[in-house]
Amino acid sequence: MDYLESLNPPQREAVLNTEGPMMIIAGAGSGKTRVLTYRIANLIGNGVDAFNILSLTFTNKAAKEMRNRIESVVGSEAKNLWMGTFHSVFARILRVEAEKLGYPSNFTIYDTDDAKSLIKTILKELHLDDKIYKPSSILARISSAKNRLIGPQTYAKDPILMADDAAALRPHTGKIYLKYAERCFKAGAMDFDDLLYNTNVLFKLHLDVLNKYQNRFHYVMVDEFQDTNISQYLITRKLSALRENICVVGDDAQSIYAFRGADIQNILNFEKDYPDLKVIKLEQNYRSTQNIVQSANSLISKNHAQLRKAVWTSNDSGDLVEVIKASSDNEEGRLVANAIFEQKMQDKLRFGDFAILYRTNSQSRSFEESLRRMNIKYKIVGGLSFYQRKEVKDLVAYLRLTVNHNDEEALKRIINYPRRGIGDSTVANIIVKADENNVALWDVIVAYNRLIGGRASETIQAFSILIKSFEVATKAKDAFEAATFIAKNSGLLKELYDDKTVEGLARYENIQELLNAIKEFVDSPEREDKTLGAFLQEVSLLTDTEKKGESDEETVTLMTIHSSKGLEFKSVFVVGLEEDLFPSQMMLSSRDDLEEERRLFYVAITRAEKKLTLSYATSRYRFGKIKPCEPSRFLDEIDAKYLKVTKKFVQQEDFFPQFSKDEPLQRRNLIPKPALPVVPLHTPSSNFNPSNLNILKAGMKVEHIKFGFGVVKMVDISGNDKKAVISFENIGDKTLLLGFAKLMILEQ
DNA sequence: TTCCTTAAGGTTTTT
DNA sequence: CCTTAAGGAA
Repeated sequence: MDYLESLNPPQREAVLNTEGPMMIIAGAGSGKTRVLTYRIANLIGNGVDAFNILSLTFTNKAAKEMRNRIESVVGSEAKNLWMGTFHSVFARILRVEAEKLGYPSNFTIYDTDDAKSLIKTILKELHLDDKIYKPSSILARISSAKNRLIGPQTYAKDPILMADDAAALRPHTGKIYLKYAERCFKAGAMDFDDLLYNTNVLFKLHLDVLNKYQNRFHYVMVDEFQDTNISQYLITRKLSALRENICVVGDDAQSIYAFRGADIQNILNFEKDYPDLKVIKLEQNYRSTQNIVQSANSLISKNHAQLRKAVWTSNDSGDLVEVIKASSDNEEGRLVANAIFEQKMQDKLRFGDFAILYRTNSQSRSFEESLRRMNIKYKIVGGLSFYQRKEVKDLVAYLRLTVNHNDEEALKRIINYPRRGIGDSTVANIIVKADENNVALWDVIVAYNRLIGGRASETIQAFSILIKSFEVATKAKDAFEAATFIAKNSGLLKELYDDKTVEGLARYENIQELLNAIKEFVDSPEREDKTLGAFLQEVSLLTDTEKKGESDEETVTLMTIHSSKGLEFKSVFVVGLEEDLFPSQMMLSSRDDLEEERRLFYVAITRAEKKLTLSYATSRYRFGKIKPCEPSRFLDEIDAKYLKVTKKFVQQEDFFPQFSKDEPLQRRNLIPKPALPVVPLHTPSSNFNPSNLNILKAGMKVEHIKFGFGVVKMVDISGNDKKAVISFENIGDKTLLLGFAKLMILEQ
């Protein structure tokens, strides 16, 4: 086993010590992924069946990467490993065992929007004010209860929880939780937390089932252990109880998901629960320069609660950490884009070596603008995902309702879309009736004529026949055929096709893209279950971060610090280091929260290999108004001897030419648009003379004064502003407002 | 019931 | 600035 040669002593020990409980405390950049990979490869090499190994990761992407790396060591046997996030692995198990808990095996998974919408509906029924009972707060409260395995009945009886709610002036929270749980159950739906909660219930009530999985998983591994909650911890503990071959890997300094219920106590409990626990510390950092490691250490030492650990490196000291001060968020964008360009030239890097990390998704705008102006390609990871777009959710709702008629949220979403004359009051009637009779919404719909009757009867009946026909028609079809059938026959495709606006066109294309994704799902060879139900199961747990697989050696990455976890880049920019932004104003109220923000900054810093740059602005747009900003306290917490504050030449606001405002920013996660070229784009022909654009039609060849030659793809005269999409030879598609565009028609 | 206009309120982070 | 909710008219 020559790979063992490449490991240092503690790493090697972590790989070779396969039996019994073990905890690996892995500092940032300490080769944790390598250790995990080799550990699994080593197990398989020693004759352990890959089917008997369960490895739980934080993201599906991490699982996929690790599987690939293991495969390169041990071959295709790696395909048999059980690997994935807690949510996806246990959703898979629950799907098999659901009926033991009274759920259908084709249960729906509610995402956060579904959950909030259900809470809103319940609030209306209970006549509670959604200003006081804010759905997001209620959901957070329910979520945190579930993550501590407190069910609705227990919750409603718990004096401390009730007192908390009373103090928060939300005394009916328990009642909402109860109703919420009932409704999910009736709808055959589980939210994210239910996947873990119900797994615990399953293992508690059905010892034979627990036993089955205990005997399947001889070795259990948990990555990012510091980010697990109690519910997850109990699952792993129970699963591994027979052999106690449990190995957890984590770093308390990188715990940044407390808001999601992650409990650092798990690390301490672990030591208590396993007295003969083996603890290994990986402290040598192989990723970053001295200066980067030391600044990170100086920062994290300001935190009180931490395990003793000394991360060190034998790498070069490298450059000092640069600090850029900008006068506005826009200037911050320009300075960072310029710095990226300069560094690339000086250090012979590729754009793919750079990452811009920010606290909140909304900060991406100014960087996008500057990068595009400098013709630098970029991609945004995370943000609003493809699957959160309205039109995509609409089609998915049809699919969900076809698979599970009781899915209340899917039903509410599309019962009147496209318009079929079923208004709000009809839907409200249905909900009330369902509640009175304690049945699912669908049951009322089927019996609508008998239960309610009246004018809407016919349309309701037509709707129920439509959905039933989908069910019948898709029975023998794979997911792609089924989805295509439903998209066509629901009227959804036509609705979007008829919408000839630019936005409508984009929505239509998104539906096509979703269908393509389903086709890909069906066509993938190792997929056994190609049904619609299987696709839906997967899609609801898929995040966009994991979908992007393009090799982008020349593409700068933009993302939140949270999504950067586990990644590394040669040069990292951590931006927006301002009070109230980072640390976020929401996190200033308690010491624990502030410490979590500090750990978040620690994570950001330790993503950098060679070069780290921090930036802040002294003013920033917020809610459309310019607000002054103070530099972040975190800047003072890094030992000043590692910092270099640069005085940059301040550019004028309009140094770069303005481009048409209606070019939408790429804020979502599709294919990054090609960057706009820098002026001069095009020298107009000598006879250039703007034409009257009233006669502009698709197919015409035109010349634009700035953008050059192109062909008209479509003309949109539906709105007040007449627009046209023109495909230019040099810069690709652009949408232009005809009221302003200087265009000359060359050929009809 | 639908569609349009206006008002208000909202930015953490993610499975 | 943005999106969503609410209210009013056809």
